[in-house]
Amino acid sequence: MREEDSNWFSRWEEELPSPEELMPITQTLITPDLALAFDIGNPHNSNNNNNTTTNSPTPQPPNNSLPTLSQSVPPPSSVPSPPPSQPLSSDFDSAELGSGAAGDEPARTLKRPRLVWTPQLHKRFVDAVAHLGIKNAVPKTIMQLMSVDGLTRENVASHLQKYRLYLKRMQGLSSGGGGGGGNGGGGALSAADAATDHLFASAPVPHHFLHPVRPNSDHFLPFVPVAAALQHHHNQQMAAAAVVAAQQQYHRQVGQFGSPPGGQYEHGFLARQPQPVHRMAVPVPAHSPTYVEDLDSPVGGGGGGGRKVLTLFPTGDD
DNA sequence: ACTCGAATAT
DNA sequence: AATATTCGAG
Repeated sequence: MREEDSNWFSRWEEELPSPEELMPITQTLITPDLALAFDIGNPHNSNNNNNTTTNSPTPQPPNNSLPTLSQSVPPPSSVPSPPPSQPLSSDFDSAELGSGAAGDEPARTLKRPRLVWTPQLHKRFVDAVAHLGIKNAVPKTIMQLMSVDGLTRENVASHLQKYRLYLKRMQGLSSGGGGGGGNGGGGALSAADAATDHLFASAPVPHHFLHPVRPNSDHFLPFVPVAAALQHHHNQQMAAAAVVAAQQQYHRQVGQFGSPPGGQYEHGFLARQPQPVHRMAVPVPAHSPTYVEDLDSPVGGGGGGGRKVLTLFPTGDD
């Protein structure tokens, strides 16, 4: 099971475009309304920090105009960062933890809230992994390709770990069945999509993930017309600003989205700002063989049982 | 020194 | 259960 078959691509691997050039991943992240519905109004998040290498002073301005990763709402436990600007109505008494520090000044010991992997975010993740290929799909690279502001390598690593387990499990019992992805129809689905993997079920799993793609079969182009993805939208700022404006306009009270009784709420995401990342070419084998763009239908469907699935997210946003 | 990945912790 | 954090290995 060695991968010596990868000499052809190790070649163009170096000619690949830099990360900033590519990012064809079509994903808008969560819809603005949804994001805003949750919270986002909180220009005070201490986000981002994902540049690992000795990257220079990420031109990270004091920034407060971009809702990049809106971490949000203090979970029922702590989070000393009360959105001063927006009471957000829901004023559940934050039981003071007793951690005296919970004052108003976040000080430097701020812990960012747990990342919530929304289906949209996960999709982006899967896309990145798919485009990278399992071999090159390592946290750092995935993170870069995802271009999600505020996402850290650890975030991705953690998710990746779990994702791999999921794939493994699927391989185990998939034998023919839907193989993944979607379970679409097969009905063979069973415990596999138990509540445990609901997240994963929401995104298509590229075929080659499940079964080792044979290099000698078929034909795929060694070279990739990747050049297609060269767009520079410097207007993103304005876009972001627009979102902010929208936020101010809309004050939607959140009241029904899947916020698990357990605790945390979700943060909003936006495409990362002008990426300061100029370095390291991220090897991005264009998508290999067939790769379904996915049909995101609510999981479920399932087999006759009648497993009804509440779509807790806008099904047609993507 | 850095990143990955499994194990472990919350 | 879902994420985070720790820790050993390349």
